[in-house]
Amino acid sequence: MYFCRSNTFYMSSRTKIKALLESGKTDIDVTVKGWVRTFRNNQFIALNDGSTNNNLQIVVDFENTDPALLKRITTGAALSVSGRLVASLGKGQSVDVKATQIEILGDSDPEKYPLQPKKHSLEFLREIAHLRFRTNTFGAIFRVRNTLSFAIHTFFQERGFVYLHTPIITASDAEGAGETFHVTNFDLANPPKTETGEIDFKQDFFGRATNLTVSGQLEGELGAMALSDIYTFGPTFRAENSNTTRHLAEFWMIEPEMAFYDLKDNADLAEELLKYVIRYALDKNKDDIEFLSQRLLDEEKQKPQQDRSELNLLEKLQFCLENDFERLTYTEAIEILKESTPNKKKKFQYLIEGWGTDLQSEHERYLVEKHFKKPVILTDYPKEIKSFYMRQNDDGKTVAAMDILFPGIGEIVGGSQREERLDKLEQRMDEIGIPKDELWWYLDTRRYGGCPHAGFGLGFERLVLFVTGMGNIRDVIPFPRFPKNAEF
RNA sequence: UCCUGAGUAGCUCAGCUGGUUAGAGCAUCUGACUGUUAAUCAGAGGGUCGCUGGUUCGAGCCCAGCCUCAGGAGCCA
Repeated sequence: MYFCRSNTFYMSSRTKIKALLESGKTDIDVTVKGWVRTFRNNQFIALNDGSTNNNLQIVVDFENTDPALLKRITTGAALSVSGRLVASLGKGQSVDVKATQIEILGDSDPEKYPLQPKKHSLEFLREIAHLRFRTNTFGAIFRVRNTLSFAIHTFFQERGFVYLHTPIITASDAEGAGETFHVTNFDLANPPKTETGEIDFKQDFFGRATNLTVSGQLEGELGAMALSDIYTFGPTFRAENSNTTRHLAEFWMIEPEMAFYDLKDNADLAEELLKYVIRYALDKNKDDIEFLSQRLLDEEKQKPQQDRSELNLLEKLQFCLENDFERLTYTEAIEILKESTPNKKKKFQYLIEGWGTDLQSEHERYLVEKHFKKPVILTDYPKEIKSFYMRQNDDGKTVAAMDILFPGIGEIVGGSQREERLDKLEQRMDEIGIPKDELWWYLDTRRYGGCPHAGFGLGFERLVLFVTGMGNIRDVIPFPRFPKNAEF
């Protein structure tokens, strides 16, 4: 029976609100459990159990209910309610539950409970991240995040990719530049020293200095050199003092790595992946995304007309699915930017003067939001501004890199075809000063059966930002880690 | 880390050129009402004005330092 699912054996026939609302049934007896959003008129409980953004209205026969019990039905309290599901007499909902029995599972002191049945600022909710799941907005965000996460696995699994767990603790720093968090079990007040007064990491747990991973890519490549196609999906740590709406100290990243792929195959896969997971979320979480779309519209009503988006969130996601991402090289992008109005009128803070420097946020935003008005895949960057492992092009100046830029977010994907030629790779490492002896295992894959291969990193929270339309990355991860904040 | 702005009741915010007892809406509590939709109506309680120091007869307001937050920049996913 639909309402007595397999969990009946440990949970007395409780029905999730989502299943109940979707069933379309009435005149049946149900038991629901959830948390009170509001209690109106001593009579109407808006109950939410997180299965959907929609509340279930419980109608209380207050004249025949113990006043002491009524007083305990407060915002935030956990309830178990049994009663009859009937067509609603009110306008805001199709069905009500006429309660026959109400049990308070957990009280919530109304004098102290911080959430009120009204709009709260995102800044305030960030300070009570342990309770913000109980709001419509964050309920929707984390259901969408869940769906996107599952969609990523589904996409790769359907294509025969192997989910590879690369280490969280590493001794290498793949990018060479990222600030890392140290991992040690030394007594920090009194670490062992060498004769010359340096900290003696030989005595540390791993017998060497270690840190939290900044990327699983290098290990991912090792897997791809045997399993053909792998992906990682795990947490990543960067100790940079970044205080922005798109950086976290702890974030989740998807890093596929494919043997026998070139740069174009790589870009094709990334575009296909992004469209797949966005479509998946639109399909599975339509209610939540519609809610978030409306939330965004309400927020934008505060703004002047010119600052409002041309498309609402749903239209933006749909647009992204229906159009090919614009592909062009760094060199072509520089030409466009050089001839652009803001550059000629000296509106850019950093004017485009020549070839070779990295693009600034304002330039990326111009290309994506003003010039092309759709996602952009930029390829073939100057080798000087990219990492040592990217494959060198025949022109001697550029590497087979690609960045995917999204409106409002900037770089959502960064990847490349990898340098599989041992001599070229070693030469580049020497030029940049990457220690070859420490990466002997990485270089071994080029010594023994090296082959063309490629991969990329997709910032998971940036993806969630895009799909939910949120503006701050700290609002799309349950418990954000950023400078001066590791509460919860 | 840099630039800009902010920090006043549980929340959102007002507070004039420095001047008596720091205000409003919502929330909470009490009462009324009882098919409500952020219910409504009446009343009540609620403040270390971010912290430390300074200027002044007098500081929420001026000055200095610090802390935190937001937006932008850099680093990048």
